Amino acid sequence: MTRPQTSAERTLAALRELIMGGDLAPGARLGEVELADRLGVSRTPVREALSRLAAEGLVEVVPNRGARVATWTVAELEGVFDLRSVLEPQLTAHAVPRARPADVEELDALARRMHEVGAPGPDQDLDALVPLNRAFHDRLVALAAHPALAAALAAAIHPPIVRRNFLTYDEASLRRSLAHHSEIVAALRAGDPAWARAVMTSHIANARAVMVRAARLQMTATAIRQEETA
Amino acid sequence: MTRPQTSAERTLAALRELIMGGDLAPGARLGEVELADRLGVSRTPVREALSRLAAEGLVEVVPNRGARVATWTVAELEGVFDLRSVLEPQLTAHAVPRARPADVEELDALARRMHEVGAPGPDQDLDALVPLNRAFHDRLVALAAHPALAAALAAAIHPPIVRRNFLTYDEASLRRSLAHHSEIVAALRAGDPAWARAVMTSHIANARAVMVRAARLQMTATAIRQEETA
DNA sequence: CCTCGTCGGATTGCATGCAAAGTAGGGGTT
DNA sequence: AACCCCTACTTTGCATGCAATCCGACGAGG
Repeated sequence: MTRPQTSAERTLAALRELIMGGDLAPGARLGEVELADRLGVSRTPVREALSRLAAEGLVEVVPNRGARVATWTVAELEGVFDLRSVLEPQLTAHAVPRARPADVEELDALARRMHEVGAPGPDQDLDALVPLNRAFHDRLVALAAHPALAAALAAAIHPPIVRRNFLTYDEASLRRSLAHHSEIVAALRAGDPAWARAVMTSHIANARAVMVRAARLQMTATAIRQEETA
Repeated sequence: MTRPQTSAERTLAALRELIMGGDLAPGARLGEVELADRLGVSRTPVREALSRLAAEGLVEVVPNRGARVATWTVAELEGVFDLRSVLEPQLTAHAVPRARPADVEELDALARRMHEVGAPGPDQDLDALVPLNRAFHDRLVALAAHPALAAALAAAIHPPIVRRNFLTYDEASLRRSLAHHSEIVAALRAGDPAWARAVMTSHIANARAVMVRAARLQMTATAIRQEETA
């Protein structure tokens, strides 16, 4: 992992983490001076980072009125999963013939680690699952070696809730999700693209069900809160 | 078409046009002061524009070494068309039930206009085809009303050659391309998503053949030029 | 003759200052 | 009492200045 050299890139990464991690809620105002102070840089790199995040769709900028964390509707979220259900299985199939034994072992290690920290019990640590999951999927993207597909996927996924957390998974869905990772490793080991593609399709469908449900709950919650304040 | 209010957005649009239009060749160096002088602004909006174009993949930035227009290999170009051949037909099918009669008429007008300026003869104007083609496809994207799909497509297509020009079309391919537009209009009018999807699939396949051939020629040309100078 | 180190010019990265757009609040008028 | 306008404050947008980095060239040493 190469650490970004420039202040602007560090700012970009920091902001992305703040948004993806949920420290900045959707719709939250992003004042330039406030962020600059918080991150210990001047407004210039902050502006650059905000601009790039806007290009990625993570924040929304209105001229002369500043930036806010992007919001999204349930319909948009479902659209994202429509796309993922096409692109990620395709990408996974692409990765199969390119995976070397060392790559498979690495993915296997990640999948096993996820089983450990995700297993119900006193040692369960759902927060630890997030980086492992990202590492797993990012590794697959890299293996596929298909820049255009990777770019399209990145553009589609950026709405942040998608990657955010596993706290919303019920136990059965979580168990399925973890099993899928292991099964993808098995398909890679067997060199069977169709198998890998099928598992990834299930994986996305499972995630879709969880996320859409969570989004619906969150939306009704905020709607109620707005009614109360009004 | 709303004109951008801020200097940075105008700069962004201007640079995009310079690159997409081919005035700045792939690999060309993009000095900040040079561009600032050329566009009559200071370096700040230029930096912001370059940063965003980098996020889009149109330019490549190396820290402390400046920006260049992005380059791409034939393999990457083929990857882009792989994606388009999945995404655009899907998007077109999506657009069918949402197209209102007025929308269909608008697309029909664009298709007819393309036939006029694209027909062989003294009035042929291939340059005029470019904006019409963009308008046609952008209209379809808007009709589909699928933000995630649009974002993914935009991310995938950005390698500029894809949209650049029709100068490389041989006569038969050009005739096919124009006919496809009309046939898409017909499918929309008939309300037949499967038909529209099929035509768009052919349309992309046709474009792919032309573009890959052109890219191969261009690559060998530059290779030869490099040999000569070496 | 080739390699390595150093110096000068050019360019980027970032901070800061100033002007313009926007927002909120109070006072006056109808 | 409701509405509008005007003023003061906040925030963004852009230009500019300075320090740090990088590239090329020249010269010394092997």
